[in-house]
Parts: sequence; C-alpha cells; structure tokens
Amino acid sequence: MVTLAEVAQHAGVSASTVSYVLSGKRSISGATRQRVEQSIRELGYHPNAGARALASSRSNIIALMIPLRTDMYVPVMMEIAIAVATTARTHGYDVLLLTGEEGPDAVRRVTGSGLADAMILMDVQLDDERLPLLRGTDQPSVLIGLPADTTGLTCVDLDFKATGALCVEHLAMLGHRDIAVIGEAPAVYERHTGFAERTLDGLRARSQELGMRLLHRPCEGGYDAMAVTLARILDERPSTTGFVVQNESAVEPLLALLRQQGRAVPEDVSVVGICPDQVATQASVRLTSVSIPAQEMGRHAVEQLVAKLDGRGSDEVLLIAPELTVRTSTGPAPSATH
Amino acid sequence: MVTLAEVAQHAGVSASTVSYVLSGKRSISGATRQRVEQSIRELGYHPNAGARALASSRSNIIALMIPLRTDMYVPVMMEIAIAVATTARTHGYDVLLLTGEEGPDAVRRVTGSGLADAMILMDVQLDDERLPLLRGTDQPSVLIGLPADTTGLTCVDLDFKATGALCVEHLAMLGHRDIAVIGEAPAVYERHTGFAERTLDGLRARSQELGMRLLHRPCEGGYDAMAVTLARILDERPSTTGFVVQNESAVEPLLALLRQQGRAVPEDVSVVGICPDQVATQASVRLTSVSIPAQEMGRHAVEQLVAKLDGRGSDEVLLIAPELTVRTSTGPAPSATH
DNA sequence: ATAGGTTGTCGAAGCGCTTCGACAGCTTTT
DNA sequence: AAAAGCTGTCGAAGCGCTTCGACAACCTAT
Repeated sequence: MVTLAEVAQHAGVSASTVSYVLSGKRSISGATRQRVEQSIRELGYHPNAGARALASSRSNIIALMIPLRTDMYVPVMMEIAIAVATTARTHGYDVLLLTGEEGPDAVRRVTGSGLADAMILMDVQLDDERLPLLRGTDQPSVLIGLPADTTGLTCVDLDFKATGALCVEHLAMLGHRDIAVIGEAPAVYERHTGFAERTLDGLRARSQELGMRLLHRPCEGGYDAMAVTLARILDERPSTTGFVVQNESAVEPLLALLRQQGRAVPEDVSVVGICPDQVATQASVRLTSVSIPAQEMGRHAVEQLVAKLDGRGSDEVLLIAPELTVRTSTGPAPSATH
Repeated sequence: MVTLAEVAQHAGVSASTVSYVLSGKRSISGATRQRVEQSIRELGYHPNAGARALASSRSNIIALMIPLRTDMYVPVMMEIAIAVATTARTHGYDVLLLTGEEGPDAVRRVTGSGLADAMILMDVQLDDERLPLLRGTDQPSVLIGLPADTTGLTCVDLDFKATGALCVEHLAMLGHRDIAVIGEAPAVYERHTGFAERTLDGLRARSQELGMRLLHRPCEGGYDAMAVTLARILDERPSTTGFVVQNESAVEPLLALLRQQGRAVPEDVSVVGICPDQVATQASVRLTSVSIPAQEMGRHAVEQLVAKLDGRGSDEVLLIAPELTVRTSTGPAPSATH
C-alpha cells in the first residue's frame, strides 16, 4: 500500500504539498504539481479512504435508503438507485446502500458514525418516523417523495396531484365521463405512502371539477387480482370508458383482460398509465402515460445534496411537473348514442 | 460528536478498555463492561467509521457492483441487491453501491483506497475485464455469475446449463418434440454473458440427446419484438408445441400473442419460463418455471465473503441446482394424430 | 512460601491523511 | 529603499480509533 508520505519522498516534496496537489486547496507551481502527479502515477498511489475521512471529517459517501419491500415500482427504484450512484460519482461521491429494514436506527448509525456525509431517503411515508431524526441533525438529506410536513426538509418528487389531474383532463377532453382508477396494492395505502394519496387527491378533485364520475379501487399486481378488480368495477359501473392505472404491474393484465372481453382499446375504452416510459412502450398496446422521471429525481437529489455539502443550496421542495405522452391507448369516448 | 475518550472518562477507565469492550478482543470484567456500556448509552456514543477504518485497516464495507444497463433481469438485480444489503448488515457490514459504468477502474479505486474490504460483482461476462484485477489483489471477492475461467475465483450462480436441460426434459416428458427458445436480447449474447450461453448449451445438449428439435431465437422484451419473433418461429417450424422463455419481459407478450392466435396454453402449446417466482405466478397463465434464486445468491455471496474476511472460506464455485415448479402453463403435447 | 499462570487494565505508539501557521523568496506599491 | 503583499512550500499537530507490550493483582501448583 503506497502512502502519501512515499509519494512525497519520491517527488522530493513534503507530504502537505502532495496533499495540496490532490485537493487543490492551495496553489502549487506547475513544475511541482507535475512532478507530484508523475510520482502518483508511477507508484500507483490511491489515497486511503479511512485516513481521509478521519482527517477531514468527510467521507465522500452519500447514503441511499431504499425500501426493503418490493411490492411496488421495482424498476423505478432501480432506475433511481442507478441514477443516484452515477450522478454521485461525477461529483466524487460514492453511494452506501441502506435498506429500510433498520428504519430510524440506520439514520442514527450513519449520522453518528460519520459513515456518510449525507442521505437520500426513498419511499417516504406521510408521517415517516425518520423525519424527526433528519430535522434534528445537521447532516444534509433529501427525500425522494413527499411527507405530510415538509418544513425543514428538502424533497423531490413527481407532482402526483397534478399527475392525477392531468390524467383526468386528458380523458375528459376525449369525452369520457365515467372513469375508474386502478390503484396501488391496499398495503400501499395502509402505510400512507404520499404519492398514492396525492395522486388520488388530484384525480378526485379534477374529476369533480369537470363533472366526471370516478371509481377508485386498490389492486395488487398480477392477472388474477386485476381480473377480480375489473369485474367489480364493470359490475358497479358498466358505463366506465376510461381507466387510469397507477400500479404498473396491473397494466398488462388490464390490457389482456379488456381484450379478452372484447373491449377494444382505444375504441371502446381508453387507458392511461402512470409508469416509466419503458413500461408504457413495451405494453401490448402502446400506452398513453404520464412517465415517472426516475432518473431526473435521482440526479436532482444528488445535486441538491452536493450543493448543500458545498454550503450552497437550501431546503426546498421540488415537484416535477408531470408530462402526459399520448400514445395509442386513449381515444374519443364511444358516443353515448351508440 | 462523542468520542471514545469521552466515554472512557465518563466511565472512569482508559480508552483502550472501552475499545476492548466494543470489540471483545480481550476479556473485560463484568463490572467494567457494564459501566462502559452504561456510559456509551448515556452519551449516545457511535464509533467514528473513518477512525476505525484507519486504525484497523478494515472498513466493514462490502462493495456491490451492479450493471448499469437495465436491459435484463431488473427485478432479479434488485432482489439480489436487497439480499446482499440485508445479509451484510447481519454480519456488521454495510454495502457500497457501484455501477458497472466505471468498469475495472472501480475495482482499482475500491481496492486501492481501502474503501471496501471485499467486493461482489454481478453481470459477469465470460471474459470479463475485471477478472485479472481480482486475481491480482488479495481483497476477497465473489462473482454472481460465471466467467469462462474460474481459477482463483469464487462464484455463485444458478446452474443455467442444468436449467436448460431441465426445461427440455420437462417438455420431453410431456411428449413435446419441437420446441422453441425465446432468448435474451441479442445484445446480451453479443457481450457474452455467461448465463445466456450456458442455458443455451444445456438446452441444446439435452434436446439433442433426447432427439428433439430446437429453435433458438434471441428476443428483445416487449410485445412488438415478441410478435415478430413468434411469427418467425411458427413460420419456420409450425409444428412447435413447446416454448422455453428466458427473457422475462417476453413472458406476458408471448402468452398474450398465443391467446390471440387461438393457441390454448397448455392444451395446444406449453410454455416454461426461467424467471423469478413472482413473474411466474403473476402472469396471465400461472407459469411452469425454473425460478431464479436471487435471494439465495445474494445471501450466499455475502456469507462466502464474510467467511473469507474471517480467514475461513476458500475459492469455490457454487452452482445452485435448478428447481422446476410445475404450474398450469405446461401439459401433454397435442397428440400427433390430431 | 515461591515460582509460574491467569486475568483485567493501562499507556503509548501509530494508522495516513488534512490543515494551520510560519516563512522564504518574490513582486509590487509608496 | 523600505514597507507591504503574494506565492509556494514546509513542519507539526491532530483527527478518533486499535493494538501491543507492560504490569499489577490475583490465583493456582508445588
């Protein structure tokens, strides 16, 4: 293991000079810099992370807490995680992966031990028990998702309320009057996950404003659960012509079931998805959808954090405006006179 | 920030004693231990990770390198990552998330800087460029996946060759003679990903032994790609009655297309999947499948690594025996006289 | 009673780095 | 020509922990 001191000796300078070459915190003459860089290369020197962390009280690590359960949005989580890791590297940070399992203890542990300089939390619940800890520490953090009370917190999320409204508007514009929402699994609502409730708010508020009738049914993913849910919906409200699907693992089952029942998409019923673009374009019908900007959220979260660590940046809530892409799963409502 | 020294003072012992209480590396009297533990609790002490790493040259971190691209097996990757993180925690380790993006450089960086004590590599290619580096260092590592040459390496993977054979055997037993394999995306084969080729080996070898005819076609995920591939297969070999699907994002499209063409599953054609159980049970037909034991692989990888770090353990290749679960997507081949 | 073991604790050295103050050698200002 | 300001470099202190050797204090055996 090559040390700073060895590099210094090899280059004929003092240890501190090498350190300053590395950090750029003091000016170094071109000649010296080159000599040092040459030695670093020749010796294959890598700064020791532990020593660096100890001396500077900076670990250059960002902790990312992902949910343990995989009952929703797995591809989204993965995309966010990858975006976080990639963006972090461009700023010289590495990413520590924490699972939700430890809960608040993980926050304490990471904060207390100086393992990470900052944290990103995913799968935030409306009244998340980790929040008091975040507020009580001076370690920067960013939430991906929105809790009930955001004071003193920095958050990024898709504007799910606007998303709900946008879906409704699109269907309204096409003349649909009775619409149904295929929601997330019941468990997601039970644990009060912000995005699910906010979407519903948006859907309800806008459909009321527009004089539409809306049915909301939670639904586990998969074919069987979807079959039951769809039957119930069509039984209760046979006039339903528009669907908004939030649970991405219900998308394909819904399309298959509709087909099976002889309901053509988009001629007889329209379907709008809230899902990553990949899901929308790979479905059996190219889905009109509001995409979930996973990458953007991950990237933004890291950049906020880096700004804070550099003393710039501040607490703020960024709600990304939803964008609806029209594909081939939505069309004019079948005329009522038909 | 509370330090060891403060705890020591508070408990009326020396710093080293506190350290030994924490590590258990020397025997400490019950009375002293309790006093120290009490002080730790009262002061809310957390050992500083950097200092610990520096002094002990152990970071208690395991690096996990996941693939950057998400063109395959996203849920599997996620499950492995979560299993790794969870298992690592039970052994006192944290997990550092690296993306494949940096390639071999990441290995050098982590090894050189002592950021992590060990690494787990996923998405290993037959002739992976990271392997020489692993062999050239004394840092323990485990591969999830199998390269061409495993000398000096520790690997875990599903026995994909046996998996291929098992799928063929199952279909053979049911009387199928002409079978088709829906493979991974062409890109996966182009970069020589071990598991894809090994599966194919197993499929080919066993079908030849059993006198079956086999067609293999790579296939991107999604409905459109699957439609093209299926049409080609049925055009070339209309007598095909058995399908083996390796690309999990082709499962549902295939089922939908078969249904659409009036081919009943399992009466007219049988389908075997190679995918996580969740995919198999959530499909529109409950899929007979060989499951991918993501959790088991993640857990085993960590345990191997921990064993190595403790001086136990050795290089070995663990191929997990495949298990085929019969569900409702396979049945006897339609009789030839029909 | 004495040599030889244990057991529990302490002090000090050091892990490899960052950073602060000092200062020599310049250049610029007055 | 002296004062003032830059630049580039160095030495030393110290970050918070682990670990090694030392050594009291006690417990066996002989």
